[in-house]
Amino acid sequence: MRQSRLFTKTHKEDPKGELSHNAQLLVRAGYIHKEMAGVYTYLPLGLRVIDKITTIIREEMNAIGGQEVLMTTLQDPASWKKSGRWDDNVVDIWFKTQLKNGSELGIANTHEEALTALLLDHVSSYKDLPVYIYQFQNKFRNELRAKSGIMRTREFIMKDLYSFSRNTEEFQEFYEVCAGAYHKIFQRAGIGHLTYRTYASGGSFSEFSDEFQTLSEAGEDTIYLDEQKQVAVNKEILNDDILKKLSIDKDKLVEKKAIEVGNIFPLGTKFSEAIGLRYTDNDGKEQTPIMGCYGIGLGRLMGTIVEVLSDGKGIVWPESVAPFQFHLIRLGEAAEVKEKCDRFYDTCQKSGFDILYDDREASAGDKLHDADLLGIPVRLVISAKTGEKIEYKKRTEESASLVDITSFIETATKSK
RNA sequence: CGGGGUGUGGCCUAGUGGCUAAGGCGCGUGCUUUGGGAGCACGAGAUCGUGGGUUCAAAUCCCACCACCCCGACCA
Repeated sequence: MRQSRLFTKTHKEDPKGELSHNAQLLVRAGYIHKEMAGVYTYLPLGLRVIDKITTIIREEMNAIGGQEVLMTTLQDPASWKKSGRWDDNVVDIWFKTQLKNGSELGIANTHEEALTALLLDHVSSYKDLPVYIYQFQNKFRNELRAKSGIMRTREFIMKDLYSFSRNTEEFQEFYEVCAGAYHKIFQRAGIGHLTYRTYASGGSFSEFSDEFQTLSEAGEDTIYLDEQKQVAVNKEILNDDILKKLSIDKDKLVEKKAIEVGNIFPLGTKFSEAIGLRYTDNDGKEQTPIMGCYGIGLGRLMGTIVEVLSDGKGIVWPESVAPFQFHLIRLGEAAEVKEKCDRFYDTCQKSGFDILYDDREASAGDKLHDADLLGIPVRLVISAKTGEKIEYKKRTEESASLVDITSFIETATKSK
């Protein structure tokens, strides 16, 4: 894409009233736009990142047998009344609205009720189970206080998967498989080395849930980490009984701030029972499926990547989620430089490279600063100085090198 | 929801009762410039968050409301 046609602009100054590092960088670089507190629009660059993240998650969810759906945002109160979660005193982050005729309608904050109810039409025998159903869908939560930029928002896209298993063993097996998939997702997203599976509160459903916590000073959570054992416990549940149960030595724990980038949750039969989802087993007896839910907030994951990988100059995207793989910078307005650069860009386009071309008539300093701010993994410069070659520089490295154009094209084609 | 803070051209800010609301960034035109946020000249761009009040006079003081940020509580 030609950067001169990109409608978003970069900003030199941090936006006022936005102290969180992730949102400062993402707003300045033109990835997101703030609509109001806790509500952000994804701009073309940001949407590209969200799409890359979505693809990674989708691939990993499909790999463990997930089936994708897209459920509705508008929710029938009936199922929620069955589970007891329609009450504002039980779930205090509801957005609710009404039909013209005055009947109530919920705006989805999660989908356990709706999906379980949906399965009444499709699950009736042990042969129909297990099923693993997921979606990428907007959630609405009327948080008392939005904060931390795109980390805690009132509207956000979440990948939520729900598992329906025939028994506890089958559930437990999938639960661990999904935990493995989560590790892969965070690894692929470039934050695996900082992300720990963490024991957390199971709420009213079970003793524990598991959070995936990425170490960062920007995190809202405090976790205690045993680096040797690679075990972590959320501060919320830390006490002597739990340490004993998990056979963790208190002295080996270090306190860390962390961002919850994912959460997996045993649900037992709470929702299947409430909604009345049952199946007939091998012996002709009625049984209730065991459920689990598995969530990842896409915006929060994007924000976390920015938060933990950026440097003083700007964002540093891992290749896997970068909006573009290459950022071609033209320095100088001389006709021959322009022509050479345009020709190179055309070749890249034809080769199917994912490339952003800074063809703007701006000063060298402007362009180089913007390249650092945008954080695309590889910077390619063509100028009067580069002759018949191009300058190649990784965003993560300080030094650049001149490379032969033909061999660049060949290498880039191979690694595609 | 409790406490604290902030609202001034598109963006970031200065202005704390008194002349035509100032500067930087960005934007437009022209000329010069092009390897780390270039220079000169000219120009466009403001319901000073909203409503009310005090005053000869309000961006500035008072009241209410709204929005945003931070801390806390909350986060099934």
